[in-house]
Amino acid sequence: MAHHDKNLGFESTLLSALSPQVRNCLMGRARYRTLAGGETLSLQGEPAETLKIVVEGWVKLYKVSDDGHEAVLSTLGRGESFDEVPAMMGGACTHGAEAVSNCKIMLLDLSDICAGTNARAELSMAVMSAAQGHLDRFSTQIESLKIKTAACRLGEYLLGLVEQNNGANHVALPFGKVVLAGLLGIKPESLSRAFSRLKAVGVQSAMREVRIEDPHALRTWTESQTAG
Amino acid sequence: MAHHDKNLGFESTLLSALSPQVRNCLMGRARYRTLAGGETLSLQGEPAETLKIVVEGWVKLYKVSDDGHEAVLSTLGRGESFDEVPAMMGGACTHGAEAVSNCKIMLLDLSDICAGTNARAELSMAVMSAAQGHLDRFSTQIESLKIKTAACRLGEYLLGLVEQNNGANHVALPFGKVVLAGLLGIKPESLSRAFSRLKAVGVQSAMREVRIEDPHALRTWTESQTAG
DNA sequence: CATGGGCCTTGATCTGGCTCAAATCGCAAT
DNA sequence: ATTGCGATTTGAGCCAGATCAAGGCCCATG
Repeated sequence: MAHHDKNLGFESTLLSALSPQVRNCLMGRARYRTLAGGETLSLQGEPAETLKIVVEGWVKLYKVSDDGHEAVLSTLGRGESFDEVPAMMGGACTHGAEAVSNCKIMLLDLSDICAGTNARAELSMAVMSAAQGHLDRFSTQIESLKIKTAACRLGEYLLGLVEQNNGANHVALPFGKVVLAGLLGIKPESLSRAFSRLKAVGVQSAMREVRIEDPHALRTWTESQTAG
Repeated sequence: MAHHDKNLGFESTLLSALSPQVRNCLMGRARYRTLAGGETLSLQGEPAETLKIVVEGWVKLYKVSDDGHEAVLSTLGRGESFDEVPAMMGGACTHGAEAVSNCKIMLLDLSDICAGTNARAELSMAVMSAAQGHLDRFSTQIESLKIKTAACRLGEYLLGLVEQNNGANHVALPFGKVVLAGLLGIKPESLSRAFSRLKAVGVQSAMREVRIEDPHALRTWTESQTAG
């Protein structure tokens, strides 16, 4: 497909962990899916079948409790993958996945691996390190939820965006505030209030544009905060 | 080295996923460590070197934030393993591990695998499914933290214990309430209050003994609760 | 152009869980 | 028995975040 995908091989942690042979082989057989914001990619419990990589746009992973409340586990952007382990071993999706913006997803079928001698071993390693990456993110999130304040989590999230933008002090939220609130584990109203609390530390937000006057000061502030 | 360990092969999800050859080979070379409650097993950031399996007692996995606050990620009992991925691929522990009761730990060095043709592939699969297990637990915990009340999380934890005890309505907490509070993401004082709230649903606790009058009623109650 | 429905913000109020503080209990050592 | 310490409970007051409700903004649709 488009030349987007060539670069994706380097922008995706998972793909770039593979040898060119195996990578090209997998990408050659890839299928693609285009979704509009709000569309569902997969549901919790259904067979995973393929490994997914975000080519464009943003996807949220979520769980829904019996009483219908939704918790966002993670949001994934270009180059990030999910369902690695079930795609490798056969198994069910352990969470739902939904597009939160228009997006394009690469679907990789891992069941028929290329013929290379140890393609399978190579792929296992890549899948394991992807899984480890998810574990790290999740455990960091559990830590945040247990010992940090909502405004503090928001600050850390914004600092993450700044870092992705090579330190630019002006970033755009990649998706709406309803989704962001879910990611931070709070209600949209509380997110508004968290933003206004951050004004005091030099954070201005207008629509989806956020300006961080002094990222270093914000970092100092988040680290000095503790609740719980 | 007692005959405890023979059974462990079946009680550990990870070991029982292996063929007898590979399992015996690994267990044959195993080292063991005995710890008293409160002793540290490993620290966040240090090289993992071995895969660990709890043979006896309880271990908590935790993270410490910059300002010194601790968040318990998980507690592991007999047969449960951790550090699988870093032990397989070489890498650092992503969390600290501490004994919360006297315990015995099996240490498996995965770097020198037995000679079998595809021992390595077999082991990869076992490690991946263990990692997936951790991912499931973590994502369920994130869900709970985001949308459930402390008393509700406690109820679910107790129901888990009941299940482990084949439905017995009288269970013993495997470790102290300070650790349990950390696991649930609350302070010990709040844990006390959560217990008193559950009295209304037929939960009595004296010391480390807990009696659940009607597990089914408790389940119904936890499912009817929602906060957040 | 008017209408309506998301999305976002703001205000008022309520409540779960934290903080600070004190009292109790159990256990180990003197 | 006595002392002392850690673990647990209980009380009083506080604060973050939820809830309920209203209002403004943007944009698609008729």
